[in-house]
Amino acid sequence: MIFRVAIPTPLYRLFDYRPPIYGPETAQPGCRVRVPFGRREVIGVLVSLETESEFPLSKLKPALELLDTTPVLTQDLFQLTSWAAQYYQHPLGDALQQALPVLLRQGQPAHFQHQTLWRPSSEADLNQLSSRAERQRELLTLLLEHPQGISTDALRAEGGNPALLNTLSEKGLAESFERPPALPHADNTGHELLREAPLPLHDEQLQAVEAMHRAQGFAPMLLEGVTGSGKTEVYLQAIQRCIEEGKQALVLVPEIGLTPQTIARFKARFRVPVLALHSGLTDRQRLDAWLWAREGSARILIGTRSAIFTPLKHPGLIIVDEEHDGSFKQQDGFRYHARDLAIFRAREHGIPILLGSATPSLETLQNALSGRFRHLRLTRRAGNAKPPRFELLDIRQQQLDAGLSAPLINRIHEHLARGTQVLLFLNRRGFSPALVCHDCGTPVDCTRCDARMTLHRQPPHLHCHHCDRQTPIPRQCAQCGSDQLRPAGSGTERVEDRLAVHFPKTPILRVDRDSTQRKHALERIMDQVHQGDPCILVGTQMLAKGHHFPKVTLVAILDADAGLFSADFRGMEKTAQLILQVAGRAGRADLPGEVLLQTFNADHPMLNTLVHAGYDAFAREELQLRRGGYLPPFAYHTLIRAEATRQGLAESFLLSLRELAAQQQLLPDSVQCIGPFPSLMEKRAGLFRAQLLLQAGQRKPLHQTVSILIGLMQTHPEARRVRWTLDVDPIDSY
DNA sequence: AGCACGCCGACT
DNA sequence: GTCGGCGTGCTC
Repeated sequence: MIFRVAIPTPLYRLFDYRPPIYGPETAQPGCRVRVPFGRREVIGVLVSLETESEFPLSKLKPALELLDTTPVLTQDLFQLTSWAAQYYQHPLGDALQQALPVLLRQGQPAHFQHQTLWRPSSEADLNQLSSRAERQRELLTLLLEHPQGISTDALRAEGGNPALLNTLSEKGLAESFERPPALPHADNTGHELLREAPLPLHDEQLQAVEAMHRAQGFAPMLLEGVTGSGKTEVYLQAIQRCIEEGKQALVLVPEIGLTPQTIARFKARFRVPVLALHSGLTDRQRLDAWLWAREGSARILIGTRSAIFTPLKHPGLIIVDEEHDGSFKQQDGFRYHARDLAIFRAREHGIPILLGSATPSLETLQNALSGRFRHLRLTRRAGNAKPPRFELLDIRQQQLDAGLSAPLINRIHEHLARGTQVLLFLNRRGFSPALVCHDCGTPVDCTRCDARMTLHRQPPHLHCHHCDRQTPIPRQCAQCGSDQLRPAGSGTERVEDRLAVHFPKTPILRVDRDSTQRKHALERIMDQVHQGDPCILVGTQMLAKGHHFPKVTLVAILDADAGLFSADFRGMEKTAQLILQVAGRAGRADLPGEVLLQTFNADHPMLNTLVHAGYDAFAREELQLRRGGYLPPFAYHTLIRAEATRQGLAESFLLSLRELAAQQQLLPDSVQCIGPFPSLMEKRAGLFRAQLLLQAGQRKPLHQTVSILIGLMQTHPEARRVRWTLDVDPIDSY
């Protein structure tokens, strides 16, 4: 018997071992093994049991220990991960590793950590204690209040002295016992599954919920619903049916979407255990959640990207909320897309999957339009809420004050005077995106990136947003020595400053990464907004997601042109999604909302389609352009990126790769090779970057070609000086 | 990726 | 004389 093991290493192969001395008969694929690897010991995952090896048998090392008697990667997760490793052309060992919770990667047993609790023994009686043993008496009294058991920490918190527990125990009055941790939010007080009644549905919601309930087996569906149309209620009622059938639901949300409000909404509806896999959990809490999901006791799991690897005993439904969100794609290492893995997983389990968005990705929309996905729509807002009115504010010929035009300032006055709130969106934090010499025009650049340093005033410093380098503000221009360095352009800090001048009596609340760094800062701002008094919110995309502002009646996008002429072919799609996401914050209650877009391109056709005809019309036009340009979703992309410490190295490496492949006739006609080109920002964090794009109409030849190129790169002598990475289905091309 | 081996420059 | 720079090679 030979163990074939996937090792967490960037190598595209598996390693064979002789079985460990102890317990090899229980070995199954998906179990972890501790093995010697080079001069160290690592945790690998058993992939298969073989009878022979291509490696000389005499040189095989024995595995040291089988860590699991049942697979930690159940068959479905093992399949999902190996498929993903193949699809994204990532080494299997590393992919499998990433599919496991941190503690399991480190070799910890896949068990709950039992906690020690104390309870009174059956003979416990206060009268058996001498009246002088006052501290013991207090402690026993506490224990008697917790007959089901209490931890030493909890005892201490209630004023007991845990040091005396042993004394009580010796007297036979108290005893300790071990218990697995209690599943949070487990409420067994009734047989009802629901804590609160479902909301009444409007007809479109009803159709969507019924479609979900009728679904048999694998059924991918796009739920396209404008902001405020009640997508979440559709999720909740789809989950309800899944829970009633005794199954589990997995809900994936974007990184910023996993707010306490979202979690609270699920917990408020269901009496079954709801677990949120958020970034605040400790490794131990994550493992516990993973175990509860695996044993089937956690019924609803809400998590971000990596939650797609959560084991489920009774999978019933997968929901991907805001499916267009870029945070579902991992941006380094194992570059998987959780939405696409979710679709694979749903097919594997034979269960429905619901992809929800107000602004679906063109990939998903095309799948819906072509009939591969069922297309469910919610076109109306729930209740009386009216859709906001859009207006393009032409700012050619206008004087701008820190990015604010006079008509906009007037409009802000009008809304504040009505006693409502205003939201200004600017996707640029800091005071000013550049500091420029007024005499010679030279900007202050980052020394490690091809980028301007951003000026911050709170506190005063320069900050590169690409590599995080921070420097004091120089007094003189490095080029000409002039002391006339001035901020050019405006970020949220500067807008906040100017607003304070224009609206001295109105609270200005800035929401960006800098203003919300301190703990609870965001909470405090949100509390103030929800008080409902007039105020002006200024912020970056932090404002666009997850939060609802019922009293905001004016949303202004200060720079609607940002991203309009992006070099990335997805720029327009991303801009549209962001604009609508921000716009969705306005007028949610019975107050009519207004969305103002400041632009130098008021005639821009796509911008007009978007704001006057809506996202669907925009998306159809954009899809036509993509079809004509032979771009995704009508073609498939794989990007090979390279970076090196010296300029030109990355590009010449990729060029030689391309030439080598061409020479050996390894590039079929069905695969186009575009580039190599230096990256849009060639230098970043001190590294010079370049990329080679491979494009094809079919996945298969593209995949095969990339596999071959990986082989070439691995043996390429120049690869010593160059770091290369692969991105299958990249979502941004810089 | 780690980790060790190995062969050349500035230090106690 | 050694410490340590990073080029090279290997991991069952």
